Amino acid sequence: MAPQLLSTRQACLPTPLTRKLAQLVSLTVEEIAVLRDLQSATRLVGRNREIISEGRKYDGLFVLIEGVSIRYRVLHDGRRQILNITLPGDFIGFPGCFFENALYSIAALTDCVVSSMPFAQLLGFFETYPRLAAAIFWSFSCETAMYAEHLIDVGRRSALERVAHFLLELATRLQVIGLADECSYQMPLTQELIGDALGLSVPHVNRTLRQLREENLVAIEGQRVVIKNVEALSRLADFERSYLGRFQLNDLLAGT
Amino acid sequence: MAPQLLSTRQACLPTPLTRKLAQLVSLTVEEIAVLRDLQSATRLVGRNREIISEGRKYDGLFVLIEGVSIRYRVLHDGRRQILNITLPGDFIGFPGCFFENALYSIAALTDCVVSSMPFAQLLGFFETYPRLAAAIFWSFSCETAMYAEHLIDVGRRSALERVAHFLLELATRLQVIGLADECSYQMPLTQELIGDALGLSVPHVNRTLRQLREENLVAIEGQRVVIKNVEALSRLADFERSYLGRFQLNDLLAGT
DNA sequence: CGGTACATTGAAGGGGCTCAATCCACGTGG
DNA sequence: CCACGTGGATTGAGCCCCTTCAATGTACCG
Repeated sequence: MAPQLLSTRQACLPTPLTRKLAQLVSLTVEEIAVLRDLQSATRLVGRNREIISEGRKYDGLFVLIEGVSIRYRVLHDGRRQILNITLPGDFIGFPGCFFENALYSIAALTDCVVSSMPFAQLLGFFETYPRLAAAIFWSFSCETAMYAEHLIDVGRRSALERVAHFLLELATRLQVIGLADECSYQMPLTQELIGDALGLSVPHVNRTLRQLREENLVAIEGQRVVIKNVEALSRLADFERSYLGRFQLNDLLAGT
Repeated sequence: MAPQLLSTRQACLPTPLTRKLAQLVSLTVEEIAVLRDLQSATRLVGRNREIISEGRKYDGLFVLIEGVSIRYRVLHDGRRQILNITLPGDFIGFPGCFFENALYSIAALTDCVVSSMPFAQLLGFFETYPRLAAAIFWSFSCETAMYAEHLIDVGRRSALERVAHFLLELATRLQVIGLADECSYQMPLTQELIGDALGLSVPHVNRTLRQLREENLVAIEGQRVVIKNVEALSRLADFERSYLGRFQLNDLLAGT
């Protein structure tokens, strides 16, 4: 699945996290070094293993360096809702880990490389590297905004709009970290996972994708998704990418 | 609507926000004073007026002192999704206000008293009052967790489970700020608003409420909701209140 | 070559929607 | 004091989107 997401990266290259944060605040050499150190102690998590288990206690966050994971909850009768898809450069553990017992589980969809970040270190950042801290804080805000968008998805959008919105959001997020080109990418999820993320059944995800294909909005060749008409698709989905970028604290921190 | 939510409060009494945060970290006299100052510059917002308008730019957050407001988005064709219900003591503006243009609108459902809190002040807190800052940060985490819970609601729960979960969450939140007793409270929303929050139509909200009444799980007399069987209702809704409390950073900050 | 994981398609049913009417409480002005 | 308007709750009928269940196809892998 999505083999190029797993391609080996040199430790000296900018990590996805650095890329993301550097778009917000122009990082100093020192800050970049701090970020690199932060991500040096990595751990491998095999495909389908849990990175965080609901109900357990954690003393830190993780940063996903490589791979794809999902945050989810399963109800008592087995229904599952995927809350978010975690891509390289994303934090793993917000907000559930701040609670006494983790609220949600996070599982690796592919083999993953993660680095951990103790809470104490995070708190220390607010004093020593306020600009980094703010950027991290932005990252959390962004994640919350995605939840809100997903809420609109499942609450008020039809299956067609939902899937369209999902494909566009994923495209944008993958582009930010350099894992997608202008209008195509490898889909890291199966149709079952897409269904669990969007509150749809597998057959209906399938039919909906077909409809998008028939209307010539997207093309799907194997795992590869090609968005053939970004304009029309965005209109259909009511997609407005601003919730994935454009932080304003940037200005405030300029003088720090 | 919910007249007692609007009852006049003396400035010297603990505000809802103080109450909420004090449950997390035992606040010092100084910190309480800071919180009080923070909320001293208040503004009145009339019923049905917008507190925050989507697309506009803001340089601060607000704290809701009194009243009820909703965060929402309306799609191009008029469908509306309510993302969250803001109760006294809640912050208004996270996460949308951190973006260059506010992502969502926030409207006062009742006459509201709000106080504003410039970003600069918020950032300053991380240096001067780290424990307060952490408590505020917790508040954001809690809000994100609520989004996640709502996502599970609309994604994977039936209408009956959804409404049950909604009633329980509201009860718990109102209890925290002293606006609900053990098992009853004034419902601040109309059925139309409940529908827009849960992704249901008005008639179906009505039918669902009736069903809950017929099954003797809740009683509704006018605006007053009485939860007659918390146990059974919680089981039905898969409700687990831990996402509304129990922050663990508390320990970390004990020595600060 | 059989097994597993996933995609695809069909048929039938139901949960929730739309549309529409009615009811009720309340406030307001003649 | 009553007629009327308004906002909200309630109820019914018909329908459609999406689900469930089930079968089939297909690629890959040990």
